[in-house]
Amino acid sequence: MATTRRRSGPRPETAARRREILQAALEIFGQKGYNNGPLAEIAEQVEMTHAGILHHFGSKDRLLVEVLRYRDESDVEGLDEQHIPGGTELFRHLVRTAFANEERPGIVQAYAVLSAESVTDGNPGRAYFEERYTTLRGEVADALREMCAERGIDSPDTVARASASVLAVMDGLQVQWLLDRDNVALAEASRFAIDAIVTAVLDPRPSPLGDDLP
Amino acid sequence: MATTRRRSGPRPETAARRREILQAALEIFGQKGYNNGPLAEIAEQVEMTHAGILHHFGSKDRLLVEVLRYRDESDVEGLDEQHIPGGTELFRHLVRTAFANEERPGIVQAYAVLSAESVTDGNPGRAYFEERYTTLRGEVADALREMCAERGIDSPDTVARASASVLAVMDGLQVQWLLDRDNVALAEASRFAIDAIVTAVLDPRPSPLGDDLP
DNA sequence: TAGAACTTACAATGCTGTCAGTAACAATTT
DNA sequence: AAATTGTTACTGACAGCATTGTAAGTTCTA
Repeated sequence: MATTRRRSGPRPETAARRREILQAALEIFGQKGYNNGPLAEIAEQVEMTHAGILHHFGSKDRLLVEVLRYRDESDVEGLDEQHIPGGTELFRHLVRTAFANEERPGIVQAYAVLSAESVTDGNPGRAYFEERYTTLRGEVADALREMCAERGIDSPDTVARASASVLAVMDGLQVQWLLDRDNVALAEASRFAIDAIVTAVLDPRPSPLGDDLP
Repeated sequence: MATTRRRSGPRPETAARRREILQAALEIFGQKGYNNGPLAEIAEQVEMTHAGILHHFGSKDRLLVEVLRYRDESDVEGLDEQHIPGGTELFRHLVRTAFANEERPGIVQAYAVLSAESVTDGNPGRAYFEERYTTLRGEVADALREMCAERGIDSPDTVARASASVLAVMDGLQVQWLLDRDNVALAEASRFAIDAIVTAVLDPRPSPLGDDLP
Protein backbone atom coordinates (compact mmCIF):
# COMPACT_ATOMS: atom_id res chain seq x y z
CA MET A 1 0.00 0.00 0.00
CA ALA A 2 1.62 3.21 -1.21
CA THR A 3 1.17 5.94 1.34
CA THR A 4 0.77 9.46 -0.04
CA ARG A 5 4.29 10.97 0.18
CA ARG A 6 4.83 14.48 1.33
CA ARG A 7 7.45 16.25 -0.76
CA SER A 8 8.43 19.88 -0.64
CA GLY A 9 11.80 20.38 -2.36
CA PRO A 10 13.92 23.51 -1.92
CA ARG A 11 12.27 26.80 -0.99
CA PRO A 12 11.94 29.56 -3.56
CA GLU A 13 14.76 31.75 -2.20
CA THR A 14 17.31 28.95 -1.86
CA ALA A 15 18.61 29.02 -5.40
CA ALA A 16 19.59 32.66 -4.99
CA ARG A 17 21.19 31.96 -1.62
CA ARG A 18 23.31 29.20 -3.13
CA ARG A 19 24.49 31.51 -5.85
CA GLU A 20 25.56 33.96 -3.18
CA ILE A 21 27.61 31.22 -1.57
CA LEU A 22 29.19 30.21 -4.86
CA GLN A 23 30.13 33.80 -5.57
CA ALA A 24 31.70 34.19 -2.13
CA ALA A 25 33.54 30.89 -2.53
CA LEU A 26 34.91 31.98 -5.88
CA GLU A 27 36.30 35.10 -4.25
CA ILE A 28 37.85 33.34 -1.28
CA PHE A 29 39.29 30.47 -3.32
CA GLY A 30 40.62 33.07 -5.70
CA GLN A 31 42.36 35.01 -2.97
CA LYS A 32 43.69 32.13 -0.91
CA GLY A 33 43.46 29.02 -3.05
CA TYR A 34 41.29 26.01 -2.39
CA ASN A 35 43.44 24.32 0.25
CA ASN A 36 44.05 27.54 2.09
CA GLY A 37 40.57 29.01 1.82
CA PRO A 38 38.47 28.00 4.84
CA LEU A 39 34.74 27.42 4.68
CA ALA A 40 34.30 29.67 7.68
CA GLU A 41 35.50 32.66 5.73
CA ILE A 42 33.15 31.98 2.85
CA ALA A 43 30.34 31.54 5.36
CA GLU A 44 31.13 34.82 7.04
CA GLN A 45 30.78 36.67 3.75
CA VAL A 46 27.22 35.45 3.31
CA GLU A 47 26.37 35.78 7.01
CA MET A 48 26.07 32.14 7.80
CA THR A 49 28.05 29.53 9.70
CA HIS A 50 30.27 27.03 7.94
CA ALA A 51 27.81 24.31 8.85
CA GLY A 52 25.22 26.12 6.80
CA ILE A 53 27.39 25.86 3.74
CA LEU A 54 27.94 22.18 4.33
CA HIS A 55 24.18 21.82 4.56
CA HIS A 56 23.86 23.21 1.04
CA PHE A 57 26.84 21.54 -0.62
CA GLY A 58 27.62 18.48 1.48
CA SER A 59 31.39 18.87 1.49
CA LYS A 60 34.09 21.34 0.59
CA ASP A 61 35.10 19.20 -2.38
CA ARG A 62 31.64 19.32 -3.84
CA LEU A 63 31.52 23.04 -3.27
CA LEU A 64 34.63 23.49 -5.40
CA VAL A 65 33.12 21.50 -8.23
CA GLU A 66 29.97 23.61 -8.08
CA VAL A 67 32.00 26.80 -8.01
CA LEU A 68 33.79 25.81 -11.19
CA ARG A 69 30.55 24.90 -12.89
CA TYR A 70 28.96 28.12 -11.69
CA ARG A 71 31.68 30.17 -13.30
CA ASP A 72 30.86 28.53 -16.59
CA GLU A 73 27.12 28.99 -16.41
CA SER A 74 27.13 32.62 -15.45
CA ASP A 75 28.83 34.79 -18.02
CA VAL A 76 31.34 35.80 -15.40
CA GLU A 77 34.22 34.81 -17.60
CA GLY A 78 32.55 35.03 -20.95
CA LEU A 79 35.44 33.17 -22.53
CA ASP A 80 33.56 29.99 -23.17
CA GLU A 81 29.94 30.80 -23.59
CA GLN A 82 27.49 28.25 -24.90
CA HIS A 83 27.28 29.74 -28.33
CA ILE A 84 30.71 30.47 -29.76
CA PRO A 85 30.94 32.44 -32.96
CA GLY A 86 33.00 30.64 -35.61
CA GLY A 87 36.16 31.60 -37.47
CA THR A 88 37.82 34.93 -36.87
CA GLU A 89 35.18 36.02 -34.42
CA LEU A 90 36.36 33.56 -31.76
CA PHE A 91 39.81 35.07 -31.66
CA ARG A 92 38.45 38.57 -31.61
CA HIS A 93 36.37 37.45 -28.67
CA LEU A 94 39.42 35.99 -26.91
CA VAL A 95 41.33 39.21 -27.31
CA ARG A 96 38.44 41.27 -26.01
CA THR A 97 38.08 38.93 -23.05
CA ALA A 98 41.75 39.27 -22.23
CA PHE A 99 41.34 43.03 -22.04
CA ALA A 100 38.10 42.84 -20.15
CA ASN A 101 39.74 40.57 -17.57
CA GLU A 102 41.86 43.47 -16.45
CA GLU A 103 38.78 44.73 -14.65
CA ARG A 104 38.26 41.54 -12.68
CA PRO A 105 41.50 40.37 -11.13
CA GLY A 106 39.54 38.30 -8.63
CA ILE A 107 38.16 35.93 -11.22
CA VAL A 108 41.40 35.83 -13.12
CA GLN A 109 43.24 34.86 -9.98
CA ALA A 110 40.68 32.25 -9.04
CA TYR A 111 41.05 30.67 -12.41
CA ALA A 112 44.85 30.74 -12.43
CA VAL A 113 45.20 29.44 -8.89
CA LEU A 114 42.58 26.75 -9.13
CA SER A 115 43.72 25.38 -12.47
CA ALA A 116 47.29 25.01 -11.26
CA GLU A 117 46.16 23.59 -7.94
CA SER A 118 44.03 21.07 -9.80
CA VAL A 119 47.10 19.18 -10.97
CA THR A 120 48.08 18.31 -7.39
CA ASP A 121 47.41 14.98 -5.65
CA GLY A 122 43.72 14.13 -5.53
CA ASN A 123 42.42 17.61 -6.14
CA PRO A 124 38.65 17.53 -6.66
CA GLY A 125 38.77 20.07 -9.49
CA ARG A 126 41.06 18.08 -11.74
CA ALA A 127 38.41 16.38 -13.88
CA TYR A 128 36.80 19.72 -14.50
CA PHE A 129 39.97 21.31 -15.81
CA GLU A 130 40.94 18.31 -17.90
CA GLU A 131 37.62 18.47 -19.66
CA ARG A 132 37.65 22.20 -19.92
CA TYR A 133 40.98 22.37 -21.70
CA THR A 134 39.99 19.59 -24.06
CA THR A 135 36.80 21.42 -24.96
CA LEU A 136 38.44 24.79 -25.37
CA ARG A 137 41.23 23.42 -27.54
CA GLY A 138 38.58 21.81 -29.70
CA GLU A 139 36.74 25.09 -30.13
CA VAL A 140 39.87 27.00 -31.02
CA ALA A 141 40.86 24.24 -33.43
CA ASP A 142 37.46 24.45 -35.13
CA ALA A 143 37.82 28.16 -35.60
CA LEU A 144 41.31 27.75 -37.01
CA ARG A 145 40.20 25.03 -39.40
CA GLU A 146 37.45 27.27 -40.63
CA MET A 147 39.92 30.05 -41.32
CA CYS A 148 42.25 27.58 -43.02
CA ALA A 149 39.46 26.28 -45.23
CA GLU A 150 38.62 29.77 -46.41
CA ARG A 151 42.17 30.12 -47.62
CA GLY A 152 42.53 26.65 -49.02
CA ILE A 153 45.07 25.55 -46.40
CA ASP A 154 45.17 22.22 -44.57
CA SER A 155 47.59 21.51 -41.76
CA PRO A 156 46.19 19.40 -38.91
CA ASP A 157 49.38 19.26 -36.82
CA THR A 158 49.78 22.98 -36.91
CA VAL A 159 46.16 23.55 -35.92
CA ALA A 160 46.50 21.28 -32.88
CA ARG A 161 49.68 22.97 -31.70
CA ALA A 162 48.29 26.41 -32.28
CA SER A 163 45.08 25.73 -30.33
CA ALA A 164 47.00 24.66 -27.27
CA SER A 165 49.37 27.58 -27.66
CA VAL A 166 46.62 30.17 -27.82
CA LEU A 167 45.11 28.99 -24.54
CA ALA A 168 48.56 28.67 -23.02
CA VAL A 169 49.62 32.26 -23.70
CA MET A 170 46.42 33.59 -22.29
CA ASP A 171 46.79 31.59 -19.08
CA GLY A 172 50.48 32.25 -18.75
CA LEU A 173 50.09 35.96 -19.27
CA GLN A 174 47.46 36.08 -16.59
CA VAL A 175 49.84 34.65 -14.02
CA GLN A 176 52.50 37.17 -14.97
CA TRP A 177 49.96 39.95 -14.87
CA LEU A 178 48.80 38.94 -11.39
CA LEU A 179 52.38 39.33 -10.21
CA ASP A 180 52.90 42.67 -11.95
CA ARG A 181 49.64 44.44 -12.67
CA ASP A 182 51.18 47.72 -13.75
CA ASN A 183 53.08 46.18 -16.63
CA VAL A 184 51.22 47.36 -19.71
CA ALA A 185 53.15 45.09 -22.04
CA LEU A 186 51.45 42.14 -20.34
CA ALA A 187 47.99 43.44 -21.12
CA GLU A 188 48.90 44.01 -24.75
CA ALA A 189 50.74 40.76 -25.18
CA SER A 190 47.69 38.50 -25.65
CA ARG A 191 46.68 40.41 -28.73
CA PHE A 192 50.19 40.23 -30.07
CA ALA A 193 50.67 36.53 -29.38
CA ILE A 194 47.32 35.45 -30.74
CA ASP A 195 48.01 37.37 -33.92
CA ALA A 196 51.42 35.74 -34.17
CA ILE A 197 50.10 32.22 -33.66
CA VAL A 198 47.15 32.55 -36.03
CA THR A 199 49.42 34.07 -38.64
CA ALA A 200 51.83 31.17 -38.27
CA VAL A 201 49.00 28.79 -39.10
CA LEU A 202 47.57 30.70 -42.05
CA ASP A 203 50.85 31.86 -43.49
CA PRO A 204 53.69 29.57 -42.37
CA ARG A 205 57.27 30.77 -42.72
CA PRO A 206 60.64 29.09 -42.19
CA SER A 207 61.73 28.87 -38.55
CA PRO A 208 64.17 31.59 -37.47
CA LEU A 209 65.69 29.04 -35.07
CA GLY A 210 66.85 26.50 -37.62
CA ASP A 211 65.49 23.05 -38.35
CA ASP A 212 67.86 20.95 -36.30
CA LEU A 213 65.98 21.02 -33.01
CA PRO A 214 64.70 17.91 -31.19
CA MET B 1 90.35 41.15 26.76
CA ALA B 2 89.10 38.98 23.96
CA THR B 3 88.57 35.48 25.18
CA THR B 4 89.29 32.71 22.72
CA ARG B 5 85.85 31.86 21.34
CA ARG B 6 84.96 28.33 20.60
CA ARG B 7 83.22 28.31 17.25
CA SER B 8 82.18 25.27 15.39
CA GLY B 9 79.74 26.23 12.60
CA PRO B 10 77.89 23.58 10.66
CA ARG B 11 79.39 20.12 10.41
CA PRO B 12 80.82 18.90 7.13
CA GLU B 13 77.91 16.64 6.26
CA THR B 14 75.23 19.19 7.02
CA ALA B 15 75.29 20.96 3.68
CA ALA B 16 74.54 17.70 1.90
CA ARG B 17 71.79 16.86 4.38
CA ARG B 18 70.13 20.21 3.75
CA ARG B 19 70.23 19.63 0.05
CA GLU B 20 68.47 16.32 0.63
CA ILE B 21 65.76 18.15 2.51
CA LEU B 22 65.39 20.76 -0.21
CA GLN B 23 65.09 18.06 -2.82
CA ALA B 24 62.44 16.24 -0.80
CA ALA B 25 60.57 19.48 -0.20
CA LEU B 26 60.61 20.26 -3.90
CA GLU B 27 59.01 16.90 -4.57
CA ILE B 28 56.35 17.17 -1.91
CA PHE B 29 55.47 20.78 -2.70
CA GLY B 30 55.35 19.77 -6.32
CA GLN B 31 52.93 16.94 -5.68
CA LYS B 32 50.69 18.62 -3.16
CA GLY B 33 51.39 22.32 -3.31
CA TYR B 34 52.89 24.45 -0.57
CA ASN B 35 49.78 24.86 1.57
CA ASN B 36 48.87 21.23 1.33
CA GLY B 37 52.34 19.76 1.65
CA PRO B 38 53.09 19.00 5.31
CA LEU B 39 56.55 19.21 6.81
CA ALA B 40 56.10 15.78 8.30
CA GLU B 41 55.93 14.22 4.87
CA ILE B 42 59.09 15.94 3.73
CA ALA B 43 60.77 14.84 6.93
CA GLU B 44 59.73 11.26 6.44
CA GLN B 45 61.39 11.17 3.05
CA VAL B 46 64.76 12.08 4.54
CA GLU B 47 64.22 9.93 7.64
CA MET B 48 63.90 12.71 10.13
CA THR B 49 61.13 14.28 12.21
CA HIS B 50 59.51 17.53 11.19
CA ALA B 51 61.21 19.22 14.10
CA GLY B 52 64.52 18.35 12.51
CA ILE B 53 63.58 20.27 9.42
CA LEU B 54 62.56 23.26 11.46
CA HIS B 55 65.93 23.06 13.17
CA HIS B 56 67.59 23.53 9.79
CA PHE B 57 65.28 26.07 8.19
CA GLY B 58 63.51 27.81 11.06
CA SER B 59 60.04 27.85 9.54
CA LYS B 60 58.08 26.42 6.67
CA ASP B 61 58.01 29.79 4.97
CA ARG B 62 61.77 30.04 4.96
CA LEU B 63 62.00 26.50 3.67
CA LEU B 64 59.93 27.43 0.64
CA VAL B 65 62.15 30.36 -0.14
CA GLU B 66 65.21 28.14 0.11
CA VAL B 67 63.59 25.53 -2.09
CA LEU B 68 62.98 28.07 -4.81
CA ARG B 69 66.50 29.37 -4.60
CA TYR B 70 67.86 25.83 -4.60
CA ARG B 71 66.11 25.05 -7.83
CA ASP B 72 67.89 27.98 -9.41
CA GLU B 73 71.35 27.10 -8.15
CA SER B 74 71.26 23.47 -9.13
CA ASP B 75 70.79 22.99 -12.83
CA VAL B 76 67.59 21.12 -12.08
CA GLU B 77 65.59 23.27 -14.44
CA GLY B 78 68.35 24.45 -16.72
CA LEU B 79 66.06 27.14 -18.08
CA ASP B 80 67.77 30.01 -16.39
CA GLU B 81 71.36 29.11 -15.89
CA GLN B 82 73.93 31.67 -14.85
CA HIS B 83 75.42 32.04 -18.28
CA ILE B 84 72.81 32.43 -20.97
CA PRO B 85 73.90 32.33 -24.56
CA GLY B 86 72.72 35.38 -26.53
CA GLY B 87 70.55 35.77 -29.62
CA THR B 88 69.09 32.75 -31.33
CA GLU B 89 70.80 30.37 -28.97
CA LEU B 90 68.54 31.35 -26.06
CA PHE B 91 65.42 30.31 -27.92
CA ARG B 92 66.99 27.09 -29.07
CA HIS B 93 67.80 26.48 -25.44
CA LEU B 94 64.22 27.20 -24.39
CA VAL B 95 62.86 24.75 -26.92
CA ARG B 96 65.29 22.05 -25.83
CA THR B 97 64.38 22.65 -22.21
CA ALA B 98 60.70 22.31 -23.02
CA PHE B 99 61.36 18.90 -24.52
CA ALA B 100 63.70 17.86 -21.75
CA ASN B 101 61.06 18.78 -19.17
CA GLU B 102 58.97 15.90 -20.39
CA GLU B 103 61.32 13.66 -18.45
CA ARG B 104 60.80 15.44 -15.16
CA PRO B 105 57.13 16.04 -14.51
CA GLY B 106 57.88 16.46 -10.82
CA ILE B 107 59.85 19.64 -11.27
CA VAL B 108 57.51 20.94 -13.91
CA GLN B 109 54.60 20.47 -11.59
CA ALA B 110 56.40 22.05 -8.67
CA TYR B 111 57.09 25.08 -10.75
CA ALA B 112 53.57 25.38 -12.14
CA VAL B 113 51.88 24.86 -8.79
CA LEU B 114 54.17 27.08 -6.77
CA SER B 115 54.15 29.98 -9.20
CA ALA B 116 50.36 30.05 -9.32
CA GLU B 117 50.11 29.60 -5.58
CA SER B 118 52.50 32.49 -5.11
CA VAL B 119 49.87 35.00 -6.22
CA THR B 120 47.62 34.12 -3.25
CA ASP B 121 47.32 36.12 -0.04
CA GLY B 122 50.61 36.46 1.78
CA ASN B 123 52.40 33.60 0.08
CA PRO B 124 56.08 33.59 1.02
CA GLY B 125 57.21 32.74 -2.52
CA ARG B 126 55.68 35.76 -4.18
CA ALA B 127 58.73 38.02 -4.17
CA TYR B 128 60.78 35.26 -5.69
CA PHE B 129 58.44 34.78 -8.62
CA GLU B 130 58.00 38.48 -9.23
CA GLU B 131 61.72 38.88 -9.55
CA ARG B 132 62.12 35.72 -11.55
CA TYR B 133 59.66 36.75 -14.22
CA THR B 134 61.16 40.21 -14.48
CA THR B 135 64.62 38.74 -14.94
CA LEU B 136 63.54 36.14 -17.47
CA ARG B 137 61.58 38.64 -19.53
CA GLY B 138 64.66 40.82 -19.57
CA GLU B 139 66.83 37.99 -20.83
CA VAL B 140 64.39 37.04 -23.56
CA ALA B 141 64.06 40.70 -24.54
CA ASP B 142 67.84 41.01 -24.81
CA ALA B 143 68.02 38.02 -27.08
CA LEU B 144 65.23 39.39 -29.24
CA ARG B 145 66.84 42.80 -29.49
CA GLU B 146 70.06 41.18 -30.58
CA MET B 147 68.24 39.31 -33.32
CA CYS B 148 66.45 42.50 -34.34
CA ALA B 149 69.72 44.43 -34.51
CA GLU B 150 71.25 41.86 -36.84
CA ARG B 151 68.38 42.49 -39.21
CA GLY B 152 68.23 46.23 -38.78
CA ILE B 153 64.84 46.16 -37.07
CA ASP B 154 63.79 48.20 -34.05
CA SER B 155 60.48 47.69 -32.30
CA PRO B 156 60.59 48.05 -28.50
CA ASP B 157 56.86 47.48 -27.89
CA THR B 158 56.87 44.30 -29.88
CA VAL B 159 59.93 43.00 -28.07
CA ALA B 160 58.34 43.57 -24.68
CA ARG B 161 55.12 41.83 -25.66
CA ALA B 162 56.94 38.96 -27.27
CA SER B 163 59.17 38.33 -24.25
CA ALA B 164 56.22 37.98 -21.94
CA SER B 165 54.42 35.84 -24.50
CA VAL B 166 57.26 33.39 -24.87
CA LEU B 167 57.41 32.72 -21.15
CA ALA B 168 53.64 32.58 -20.98
CA VAL B 169 53.23 29.89 -23.62
CA MET B 170 55.83 27.73 -21.99
CA ASP B 171 54.17 27.98 -18.59
CA GLY B 172 50.68 27.60 -19.94
CA LEU B 173 51.58 24.58 -21.99
CA GLN B 174 53.10 22.95 -18.96
CA VAL B 175 49.84 23.18 -17.05
CA GLN B 176 47.94 21.69 -19.96
CA TRP B 177 50.52 18.97 -20.31
CA LEU B 178 50.30 18.08 -16.62
CA LEU B 179 46.59 17.52 -17.13
CA ASP B 180 47.03 15.48 -20.30
CA ARG B 181 50.48 13.97 -20.58
CA ASP B 182 49.72 11.78 -23.56
CA ASN B 183 48.82 14.65 -25.81
CA VAL B 184 51.75 14.93 -28.19
CA ALA B 185 50.56 18.20 -29.67
CA LEU B 186 51.27 19.80 -26.29
CA ALA B 187 54.89 18.72 -26.31
CA GLU B 188 55.37 20.03 -29.81
CA ALA B 189 53.50 23.25 -29.27
CA SER B 190 56.31 25.17 -27.49
CA ARG B 191 58.49 24.88 -30.52
CA PHE B 192 55.67 26.01 -32.76
CA ALA B 193 54.64 28.95 -30.60
CA ILE B 194 58.15 30.24 -29.99
CA ASP B 195 58.79 30.14 -33.72
CA ALA B 196 55.55 32.00 -34.34
CA ILE B 197 56.28 34.71 -31.79
CA VAL B 198 59.89 35.27 -32.81
CA THR B 199 58.84 35.41 -36.44
CA ALA B 200 56.19 37.98 -35.62
CA VAL B 201 58.90 40.21 -34.15
CA LEU B 202 61.44 39.81 -36.91
CA ASP B 203 59.04 39.84 -39.80
CA PRO B 204 55.74 41.49 -38.82
CA ARG B 205 52.64 41.00 -40.95
CA PRO B 206 49.16 42.54 -40.87
CA SER B 207 46.85 41.07 -38.22
CA PRO B 208 44.45 38.40 -39.51
CA LEU B 209 41.96 39.62 -36.92
CA GLY B 210 41.54 43.15 -38.16
CA ASP B 211 42.72 46.41 -36.62
CA ASP B 212 39.57 47.47 -34.81
CA LEU B 213 40.18 45.66 -31.52
CA PRO B 214 40.44 47.40 -28.11
C1' DT C 1 83.46 20.41 26.27
C1' DA C 2 80.54 23.75 23.74
C1' DG C 3 77.78 23.65 20.24
C1' DA C 4 75.47 21.08 16.19
C1' DA C 5 72.14 17.94 15.03
C1' DC C 6 68.88 15.99 16.11
C1' DT C 7 64.34 13.53 19.03
C1' DT C 8 60.32 13.37 21.93
C1' DA C 9 56.63 15.58 23.79
C1' DC C 10 53.54 18.99 23.73
C1' DA C 11 51.14 23.45 23.15
C1' DA C 12 48.21 25.92 20.20
C1' DT C 13 45.66 26.50 16.57
C1' DG C 14 42.76 25.76 12.56
C1' DC C 15 40.04 22.98 9.78
C1' DT C 16 36.31 19.79 8.05
C1' DG C 17 32.50 17.35 9.05
C1' DT C 18 28.71 15.48 12.29
C1' DC C 19 24.87 15.77 15.26
C1' DA C 20 21.06 17.36 17.71
C1' DG C 21 18.07 20.83 18.00
C1' DT C 22 15.10 25.05 16.48
C1' DA C 23 12.40 28.15 13.73
C1' DA C 24 10.00 28.91 9.68
C1' DC C 25 7.48 27.31 6.03
C1' DA C 26 4.69 24.57 2.75
C1' DA C 27 1.59 20.96 1.97
C1' DT C 28 -2.10 18.40 3.67
C1' DT C 29 -6.03 17.48 6.61
C1' DT C 30 -9.86 18.91 9.33
C1' DA D 1 -9.37 28.84 8.12
C1' DA D 2 -7.06 26.56 11.34
C1' DA D 3 -4.54 22.94 12.89
C1' DT D 4 -1.33 19.44 11.71
C1' DT D 5 2.96 17.61 10.12
C1' DG D 6 6.94 16.65 7.40
C1' DT D 7 10.70 19.24 5.40
C1' DT D 8 13.91 22.85 4.75
C1' DA D 9 17.33 25.92 6.33
C1' DC D 10 19.73 26.76 9.24
C1' DT D 11 22.74 27.30 14.38
C1' DG D 12 25.76 25.85 18.19
C1' DA D 13 28.54 22.64 20.14
C1' DC D 14 31.78 19.50 19.51
C1' DA D 15 34.58 15.49 17.85
C1' DG D 16 38.63 14.52 15.54
C1' DC D 17 42.28 15.24 12.96
C1' DA D 18 46.27 17.67 10.90
C1' DT D 19 49.60 20.99 11.18
C1' DT D 20 53.16 24.36 12.62
C1' DG D 21 56.09 25.71 15.98
C1' DT D 22 58.47 25.42 20.75
C1' DA D 23 61.02 23.65 24.55
C1' DA D 24 63.76 20.50 26.89
C1' DG D 25 66.63 16.77 26.66
C1' DT D 26 70.18 13.48 24.28
C1' DT D 27 73.96 12.11 21.46
C1' DC D 28 77.75 12.99 18.81
C1' DT D 29 81.72 15.39 17.24
C1' DA D 30 85.04 19.21 16.08
